[in-house]
Amino acid sequence: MSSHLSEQELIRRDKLKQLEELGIEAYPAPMFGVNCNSQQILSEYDDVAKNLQDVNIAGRVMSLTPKGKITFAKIQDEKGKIQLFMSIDNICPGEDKTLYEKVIKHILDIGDIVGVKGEVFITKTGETSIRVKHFQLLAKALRPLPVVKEKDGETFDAFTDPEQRFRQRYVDLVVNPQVRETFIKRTAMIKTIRDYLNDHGAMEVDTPVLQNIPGGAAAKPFITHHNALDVPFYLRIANELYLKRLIVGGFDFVYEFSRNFRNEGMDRTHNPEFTVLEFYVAYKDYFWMMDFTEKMVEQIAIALHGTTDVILGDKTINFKAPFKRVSIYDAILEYTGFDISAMDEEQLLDVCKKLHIETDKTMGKGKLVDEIFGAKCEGNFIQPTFIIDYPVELSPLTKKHRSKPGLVERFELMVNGKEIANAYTELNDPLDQRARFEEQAKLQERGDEEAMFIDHDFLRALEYGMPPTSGIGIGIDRLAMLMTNQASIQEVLFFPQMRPEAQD
RNA sequence: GUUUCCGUAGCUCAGCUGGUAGAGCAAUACACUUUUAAUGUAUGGGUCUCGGGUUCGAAUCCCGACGGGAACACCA
Repeated sequence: MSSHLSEQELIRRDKLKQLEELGIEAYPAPMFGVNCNSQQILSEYDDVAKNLQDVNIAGRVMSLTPKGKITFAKIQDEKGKIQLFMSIDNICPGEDKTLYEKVIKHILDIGDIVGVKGEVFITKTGETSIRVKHFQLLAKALRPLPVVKEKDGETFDAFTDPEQRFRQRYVDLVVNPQVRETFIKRTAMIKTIRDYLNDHGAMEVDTPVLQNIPGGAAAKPFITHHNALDVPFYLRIANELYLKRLIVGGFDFVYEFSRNFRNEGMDRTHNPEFTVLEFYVAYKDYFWMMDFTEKMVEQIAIALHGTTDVILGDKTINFKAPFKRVSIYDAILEYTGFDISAMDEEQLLDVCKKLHIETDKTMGKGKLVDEIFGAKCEGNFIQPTFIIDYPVELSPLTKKHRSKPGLVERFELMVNGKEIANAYTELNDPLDQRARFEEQAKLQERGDEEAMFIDHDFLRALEYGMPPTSGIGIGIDRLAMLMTNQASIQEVLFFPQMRPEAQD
């Protein structure tokens, strides 16, 4: 945020003065009645019918090509770009040529927002354009926009510096159309999900972001303070426990796009705040949830790409339902050759040693299984795969498996070697839940910063009776990365977290 | 948090083993009434991220800070 103005910024500020002297408002208040957009003009104009002879359109000047008594400009609106043909005769039919000679030829800059009225025609070189009859400046730009040029599909001088792109996303969005596309797709994805859930009778709800007990996940929370109550609050790490309270309350299918906050590391797949869709459905189990989820994900792929095949880097992911289902033990058997299904802790430690996986004494049986899976298996599941039946120690909110001792009814959806969803048959036995929380409390006493707190109100809710329920959390940012072919979470968040800029 | 690469004009970059900076686009001025990365002529624009050090001399070498990218660790 430099207080030093560049030559170009000084010149643009001087142009403000020139406008004032001409009696032209640089930032006029009255609305400009837009009656079409660039896309409509390009797709609807018919050179024989000579339609669109009275268009009003507004946008940002992206290029200027003055040629003496005519000037070509390209303006960009929300839908794309359209060329303006501005001639001195059309713009200034009378004696006073100021608007053309001064304003358009000298004061107008790339980056300015303008509104024009005119008629659509096709130039000699075949480009659909607007012959401008009325020109109005709607907002003057005081900073120069990066000028990205293009020829034969090749881009020149693209605005690419990631730091500037993320810090000044507004500039990125103006000059990089593919960035716009990514975010349009993200929004389309969320709309598809919302429609899918609503069509199945779900109710969208809002639950607290400020919580005095951060529950529902194993993660380090952000902490803040409420002055009037003089109590600490945590920013939510998950909304699971609140949605289950609503299930107790009698809403049978609830969902929320939950902005979660975790005070952990940042990298290309982690932002301190991120979005998880969680939904809970009464009287269902995790098998039902797998069916429901794979259909939803398939539908997202089709909505965004028109097909279930989605290109991701050099791979093609096929989101055609049903997805493969592999138990975690079978996955480990397949990729390590070890059948660990009946092993005790000592035998597991031995397997880890043979596989060169680092362990420490705090790791219990469940954690060891998770380590083996994470190190040797996870990355292999490129095509959508449900990994099912996890060790009970890792899943304090999940119901014990109906037939496999030591396991819980849980699945994770793996795509491109990464987890994008985590779901359970929810634990609704209040006594079992209390025992699991107490296990977590012991871990916390041993210094595990990510162990769960005991949430007594949640236990109280379960004691009133929660119907058998299945629930899921889906990483929306991660899913957006998959669906938009992006390798970094920063590319699917408008404003990814950055270190604050130095102020002066 | 660790390792590693990077930071030069508004944007994209060049600047070899040290001799106080260049290009294209953008900007300014002039010409040009159908351009397409318009063209032609001329001009201006930089505390080379910041702070130290070595040196007669540092954008360049060394140390540190700040910011960013990538990989690893933790996690979603």
